[in-house]
Amino acid sequence: MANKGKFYMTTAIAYTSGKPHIGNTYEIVLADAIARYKRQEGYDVYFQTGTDEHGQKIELKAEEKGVTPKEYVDEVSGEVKKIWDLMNTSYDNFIRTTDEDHEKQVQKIFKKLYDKGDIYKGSYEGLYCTPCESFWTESQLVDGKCPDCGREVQPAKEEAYFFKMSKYADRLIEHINTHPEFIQPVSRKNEMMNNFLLPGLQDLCVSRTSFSWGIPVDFDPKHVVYVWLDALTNYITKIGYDADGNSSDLFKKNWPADLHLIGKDIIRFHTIYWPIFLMALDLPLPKQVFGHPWLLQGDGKMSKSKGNVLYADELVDFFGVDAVRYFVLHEMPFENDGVISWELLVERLNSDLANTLGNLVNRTISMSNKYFDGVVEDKGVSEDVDADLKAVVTGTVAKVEAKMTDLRVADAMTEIFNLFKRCNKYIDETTPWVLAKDEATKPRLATVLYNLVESISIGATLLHSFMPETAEKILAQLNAKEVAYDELSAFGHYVSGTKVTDAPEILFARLDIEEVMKKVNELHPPVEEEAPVSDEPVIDIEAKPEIEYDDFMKMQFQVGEIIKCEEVPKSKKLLCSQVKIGSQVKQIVSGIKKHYTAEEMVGKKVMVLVNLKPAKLAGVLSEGMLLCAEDENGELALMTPEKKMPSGAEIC
RNA sequence: CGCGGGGUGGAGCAGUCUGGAAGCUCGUCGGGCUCAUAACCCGAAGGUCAUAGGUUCAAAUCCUGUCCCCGCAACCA
Repeated sequence: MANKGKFYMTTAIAYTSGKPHIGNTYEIVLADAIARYKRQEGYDVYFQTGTDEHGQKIELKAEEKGVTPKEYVDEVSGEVKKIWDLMNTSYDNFIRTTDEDHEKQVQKIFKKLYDKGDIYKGSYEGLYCTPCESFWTESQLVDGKCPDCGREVQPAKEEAYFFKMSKYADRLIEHINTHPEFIQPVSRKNEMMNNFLLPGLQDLCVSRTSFSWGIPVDFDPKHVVYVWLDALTNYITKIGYDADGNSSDLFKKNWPADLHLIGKDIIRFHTIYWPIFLMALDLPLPKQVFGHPWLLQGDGKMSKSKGNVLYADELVDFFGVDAVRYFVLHEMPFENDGVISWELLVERLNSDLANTLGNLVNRTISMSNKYFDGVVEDKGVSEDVDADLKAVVTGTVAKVEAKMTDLRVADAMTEIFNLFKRCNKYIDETTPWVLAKDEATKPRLATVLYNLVESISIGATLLHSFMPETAEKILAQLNAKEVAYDELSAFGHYVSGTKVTDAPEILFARLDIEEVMKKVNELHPPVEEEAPVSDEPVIDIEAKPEIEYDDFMKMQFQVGEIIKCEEVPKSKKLLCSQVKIGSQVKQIVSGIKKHYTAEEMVGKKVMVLVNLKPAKLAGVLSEGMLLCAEDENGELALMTPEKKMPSGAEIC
């Protein structure tokens, strides 16, 4: 097979803030399908993925769990890798941004850009809350105070390093305009141009001092490198880029990348900041950045209580690796977000995998065994109907290739399944069971079965990139060899006289949706049920520091009666209530519109924190706070007295 | 008027850039077949392409207004 040259592709590295769900897993599977296909086509593919492990969010998560950040990311990164492996993905390199060589290069890169003058030391000005160690802008303040703790803030300056984005903006605009394939799908290109590039790029703050879980700037260690500068550079550091000029052969061979596959949410970082960093390093830009859409959970909101948060490992338990691969690859639209649910998965598995494909393989092998003891032989007795079958089968590779060139993976798979559907039709057209009844038509029957086996072999070969295990199983059952890619447009590779297996294995068993849902409900019992108290799920929240009795006594809680309530205009979450507390009426704004309508609020007796300093919310004055209980899904319930109590009664 | 994405037969989607007979898969109904995993094949029903206007010989597609849905952002006192 002709070597078509190198192909370096990457996924975004997964942020290690938690276990990846099926939506995150989709990206690696998509990348894997592309990587395998490119290899099959004859490219020398290098496929890199990994985990992004620095940043404040991770520092906080680790603290919550009571472990060090490193311990935390070790665990999550391991989980990510486990799922990637479970999905049978063929990456060549799994990188972690906590790898020592990466960290060292990031420091060198930072220094290099600093020496060059592209990174300069400046200061970040804002209002600082010392206890919270946070900067706030004027607009973030609540009533002139820290939105987190409510304490006074002071104007302060913090030194920080900045990157001169504007210096390279014109070059980038030029590049994007002269390389229409750079940002895919194209619709995203305009978004980037109009929103960020054309209005003018701000210099980017590329260091932080507010937390420490990051790569320290080696010549100024109280700063850590901004996570994106850290994360993006993985694409070069882990293939051996060296800022001092001693880059590895692997790097020299593979850079620039041919494809960065990323989610649509991080296109900005990959099509603006990343190219500019590369320009500053005098490196060529990646050839293409593809921002894929998202896979969303079915029935609207995902909710743990409904049991519809989907994780790859659980889906694999139910359906098997290739069925899950098939689903995420096939159901994913090119530009719009896709939907996944248990019901849709079962539907696809049954109709496409069990009925169309599995049953085709099964019936073909059964007939070969029944009529010819498994020996598949081309007796050369062809008829007119064969021509169309062969045309469809041998034409499929070109169609698949065209779709794959555009990264339309779902459409490529549809083409392959059209091949299998054509085979099923061919069986009806030729009615082998009729041919079997007469000795005189046996040679024709043999040819029909040969044509089927050959067609399925070609189909299975094409399927290999998308569903590797299934393709191998089919070929094994047929006792066929994978067809060389360049030969896929020809017919007749299967060695005449070969014997197929005498015990065909069911490739995909049909599943009953009722039974699947029953099992799902057992695994994730819906919590709405009136369960005995002991079985009810509980919630643990982060412990707050102990307070003094005096602290508690500072707060004035009273029973209030809502006498009037209306929606706050232009706000999605807020309701504005007039609450009668004793003889006075206070106006209180609450973010509970999703849970209560204005009408049902009226008349309720609720628990009110009365002496909270008034503040404006969406421009409306709020003079207190209605207290609610909140569950893990953000469901809210107002606190109401369990006996009748007069408005104004103190709660203590 | 915060930013962005979307509304196409019962379900999931394509088609929209570059106007020119409304398409795919699933489901439903009817028929055929029996090699096979109640599978396969054929046929049918089902859509005023969210809505109101406009441009045009011609609009799902271009323009304008309106209504809904989903992310994000802001303010979840």
